Amino acid sequence: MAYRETEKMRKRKAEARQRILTCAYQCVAESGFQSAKVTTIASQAEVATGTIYRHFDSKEELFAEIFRLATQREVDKVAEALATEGDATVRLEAALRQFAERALRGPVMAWSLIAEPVDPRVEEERLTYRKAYARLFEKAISEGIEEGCIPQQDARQSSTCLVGAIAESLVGPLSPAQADEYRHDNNDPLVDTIIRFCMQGLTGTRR
Amino acid sequence: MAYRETEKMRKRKAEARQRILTCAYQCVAESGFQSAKVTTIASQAEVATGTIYRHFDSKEELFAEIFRLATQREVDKVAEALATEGDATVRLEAALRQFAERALRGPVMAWSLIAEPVDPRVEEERLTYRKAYARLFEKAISEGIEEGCIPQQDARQSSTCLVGAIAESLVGPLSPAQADEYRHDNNDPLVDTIIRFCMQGLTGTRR
DNA sequence: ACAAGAAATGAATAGTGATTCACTACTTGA
DNA sequence: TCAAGTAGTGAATCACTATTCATTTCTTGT
Repeated sequence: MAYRETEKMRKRKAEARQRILTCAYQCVAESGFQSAKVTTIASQAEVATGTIYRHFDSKEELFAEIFRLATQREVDKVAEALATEGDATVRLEAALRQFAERALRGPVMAWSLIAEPVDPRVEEERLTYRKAYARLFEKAISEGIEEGCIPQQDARQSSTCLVGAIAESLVGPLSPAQADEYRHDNNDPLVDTIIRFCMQGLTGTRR
Repeated sequence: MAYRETEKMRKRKAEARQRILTCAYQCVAESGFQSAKVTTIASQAEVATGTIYRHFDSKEELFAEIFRLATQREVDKVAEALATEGDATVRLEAALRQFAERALRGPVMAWSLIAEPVDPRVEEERLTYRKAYARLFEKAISEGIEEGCIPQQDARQSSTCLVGAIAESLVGPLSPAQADEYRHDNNDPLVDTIIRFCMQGLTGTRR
């Protein structure tokens, strides 16, 4: 016998894969999926184009994975905000704020995740991603209903409305066309306005 | 001198242009922008491919125009609903219902207008389209604030939230993946739930 | 050092469809 | 009927990149 896949090689391969992912991630974070080319990513990662295909079935798969990674970070942050102290309304409010402020702080990636036109395979991930948010919110809303601080309602449907309202409100400020006009500072009334609408939608109570 | 553009020719050209638009519209209404090819549209309109380019600068321009047409119809309907009797909240509710129910009735086109991945030139129109809705809602909200039936708020921002909440809520049911699972009937509770969320968001009052 | 295989390479290819353009067929007014 | 000009044609071209694959380089155990 001769060549056996050894620990050393496994590790080296894993590193290459990781390097590709990282470079691809950077490319997307800098200018979106549209302008991230396989050849560019390859050269940045210092591998040949073909090598990309030893690690990923296709460009779309690679992109889908980046999308998943980027998404997971965001979703985790929101989940974190939802896990703090306070009643459901307080936690939901914190989560909405986290979502919006992170997006405004990393606008290119946020725009890619929320609104950039992407291939179907990646669009699929986007639906998953939005659903992930919706599920988080849904859970919190259900808890709020049990706690009694949120009135009876279809939690799933309301969570979808939350995601929609917040995403839509961000699309304008995030869109590349507006990137230069809009400068976000941390006390932006935009975020408060969105949150108020959302919380009123949930509770039916003036804030 | 010799050939002069005469009334007859102007008319014939206008007809050809119109025929191209109509066929393109149909193609999109049947299966979305993605699968509408220039050659297909040409053959359906019974002109040569090249002829398309005597009437439109590019495929994207053609699509943008279709988008505008389709959009205008929808926006007009919403404007109509906003122009009826009643106080601002009643009219807004009617408008939201109109929006949602029309979308559910023509799901392919609605999905194309709301969520299908499209080229940047067309995406641009989509922003305009969403903004058109937002402006209509904004006006009604401002009126409501004056009338006193809607509390003081940033009307523009709230209108954006309305558009987002409703669009997001429709994306699921409209998406081609779900087309077969989801059958809309006119008394769908989905629509009522969305509307309740939206109206509460606006008024801060339980419905 | 060697043989057996795996990984890496990147120039060449392929698939897709929008767009072009040399040409033909009309239209027009004289 | 003619000359000047426009509209219409559609096969051929172009542009763009993702993807392939024959070849080279590296790894491993004996």
